[in-house]
Amino acid sequence: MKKRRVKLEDIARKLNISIATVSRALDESPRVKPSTREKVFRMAKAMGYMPNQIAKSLSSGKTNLIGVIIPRYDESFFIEVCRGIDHYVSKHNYKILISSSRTSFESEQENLSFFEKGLVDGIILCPSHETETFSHIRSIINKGIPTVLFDNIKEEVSGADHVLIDDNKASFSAVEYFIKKGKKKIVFIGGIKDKKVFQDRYSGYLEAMKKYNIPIDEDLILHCNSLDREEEDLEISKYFKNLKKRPDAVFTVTDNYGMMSMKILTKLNYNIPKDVEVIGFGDLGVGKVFVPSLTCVAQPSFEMGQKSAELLIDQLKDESDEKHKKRVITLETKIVFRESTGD
Amino acid sequence: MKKRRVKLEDIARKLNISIATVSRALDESPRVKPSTREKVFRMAKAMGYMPNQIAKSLSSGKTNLIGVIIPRYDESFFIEVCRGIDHYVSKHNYKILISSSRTSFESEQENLSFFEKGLVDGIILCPSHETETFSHIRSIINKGIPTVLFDNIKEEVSGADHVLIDDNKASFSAVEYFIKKGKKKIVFIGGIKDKKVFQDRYSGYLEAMKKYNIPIDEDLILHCNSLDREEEDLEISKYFKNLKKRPDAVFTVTDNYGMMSMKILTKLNYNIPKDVEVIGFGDLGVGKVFVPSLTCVAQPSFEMGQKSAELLIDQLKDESDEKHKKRVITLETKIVFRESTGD
DNA sequence: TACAATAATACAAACGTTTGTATTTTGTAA
DNA sequence: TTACAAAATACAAACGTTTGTATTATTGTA
Repeated sequence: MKKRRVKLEDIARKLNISIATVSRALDESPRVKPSTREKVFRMAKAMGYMPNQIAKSLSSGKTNLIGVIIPRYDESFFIEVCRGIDHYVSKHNYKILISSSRTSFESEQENLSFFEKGLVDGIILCPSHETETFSHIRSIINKGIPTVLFDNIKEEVSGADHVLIDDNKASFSAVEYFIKKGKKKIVFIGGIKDKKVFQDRYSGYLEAMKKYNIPIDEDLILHCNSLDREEEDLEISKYFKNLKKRPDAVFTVTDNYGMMSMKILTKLNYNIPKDVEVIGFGDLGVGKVFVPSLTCVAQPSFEMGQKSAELLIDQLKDESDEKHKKRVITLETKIVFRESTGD
Repeated sequence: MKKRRVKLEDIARKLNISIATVSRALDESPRVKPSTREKVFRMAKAMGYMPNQIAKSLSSGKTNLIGVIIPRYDESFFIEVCRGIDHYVSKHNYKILISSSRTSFESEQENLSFFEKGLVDGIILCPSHETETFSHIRSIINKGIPTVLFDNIKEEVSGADHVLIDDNKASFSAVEYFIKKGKKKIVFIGGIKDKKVFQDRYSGYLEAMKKYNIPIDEDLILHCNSLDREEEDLEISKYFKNLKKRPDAVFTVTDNYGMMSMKILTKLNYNIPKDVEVIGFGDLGVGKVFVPSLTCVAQPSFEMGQKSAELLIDQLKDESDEKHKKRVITLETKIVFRESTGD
């Protein structure tokens, strides 16, 4: 079945004209006269011509592809970011090539090398939490490949744009909300410690407690170490079962932790929100349908993608060589109030 | 900053050898002697050489890219399928290029045309529910581009492999389960009628009812027409509120509908599973954490991706031209029992 | 009717590889 | 040494476009 593709040469031969004229005709260049253009279009259509993108790219040096590297597919946050990116770049005639680093540093490097082979015009990357050194990213940038980083950035990389949210501040405001409502025994459920975003959300908690002079009670703090949902479930469930004190509020660094917590708290005969209020982090659609629905810090994930894309397209357009040094964009979060805080 | 890439020619010149030798050396061809190979490798490394994938593709006629078209990003089913595809093809040195048709026929065509420009070696596609004619897909296949279709296939396309689940049977077995438990008033919550999978799930319901001689009660049937979560929520909620009869079981064609139903039923003072049992369809992780957790027909989404990928890679390897005509693979579903059916 | 000016088209190099064939170099045996 | 096979390397075409420059065809004007 392997049919040979129709190429410019085939059209040219049939019409007894040159390849260049065919190429220009299809491009609607004013250099070919209308009647030939017509002929060419008709013949191209009749023969089922489809331009060869690869040849075009080689010739033009542009692929119109943007490489996106996310730590994992199965986290809606990243999918939303990708949607945001896609939404923006498709308006500029770009497509995205999504790769997952499977939260592994090695795989992140591999993906980057793959992109470096000239397949993409630019790269948008969320560093995996394993990533501690950034020379692989710097190397890409030094080669002149436009790059934007988003989320979980432990270290600023010069030459790349950054898009983040202020996790610390977001977390602070959630805890502050509890405190202002008179809550004292505020549980903090954190995540693995080598993720920058989780560190920041933790420090936000600590700072809020400190500001209002509430002593930190280590018993009320749990850092989940699991990567797997089942394990998380168990870890949180065990924690609450063994907890001697009765908390009056729970702040968790993800929506999932929040829902897990509500689930186990309900089983332990807490009434939500009367006995204990819960705030999660993320807002990716699930917390909304949960019963009770989960109040949470809403991350502007789609917007994050859009903004990253915008910065990248900017770099792409801007042939004028590193005119812009590096931009760091911090997006605003907000709290979405639902039943778990009595709203 | 736009640095010129190092190319084979640069290495060749430095070492005073020919481009061909450099190329073969890097390929570890036995045609170059070890000592030159060494030199080339060292020089390539020193100069920071990265092969140009585009040039390679043009020369070899292979891009090692596989195009995937899904109706939407924000449905975990499709993301899981993509994960499955990625998992399989990455073992064969392929990467995937994911596009969303945004459930629009037109956009599906556009995406297909894009891939047709020679960027991908093969295509895996889930037709949008808007898609009624399949000539665009046939056209692709006629050009000799290996193609696999999965899910929501209204019409068999000759020359393409198909991967499906037996929605009818899956649905039948869920309803049968209710019937065997003595349920009589079984609500069916369906989806938009132009989606093949929803039609099949509906017919499965009808067939089960028929087989056990339970008369169909139109009042117990709702076909959701909404595309948007908020609207669905409203539609289902309104339906149950207005329902005069008290159902003893609810079967829904998606997990979301299942959870919506449980949510509103609980509000209407039904006890789940005592008064009414619920089974959803999908099993994509959310139903598990819901309270009560949702029993559902589990779709083997990851596996579906893997299988589709396997078939495609098969076609890709198989240069021997349409030896295999067309394969239709039907994957098994199973019911995962949880709290909403008292398990 | 011829000549310039301009319109239309053709030619050919370039993009960075791969790969078949030709050529040079090396090693070995007479 | 010389001759010859084998090993190593060089040459050049090909992949399908784009695009600057050269060439040819057409028009208008004197």
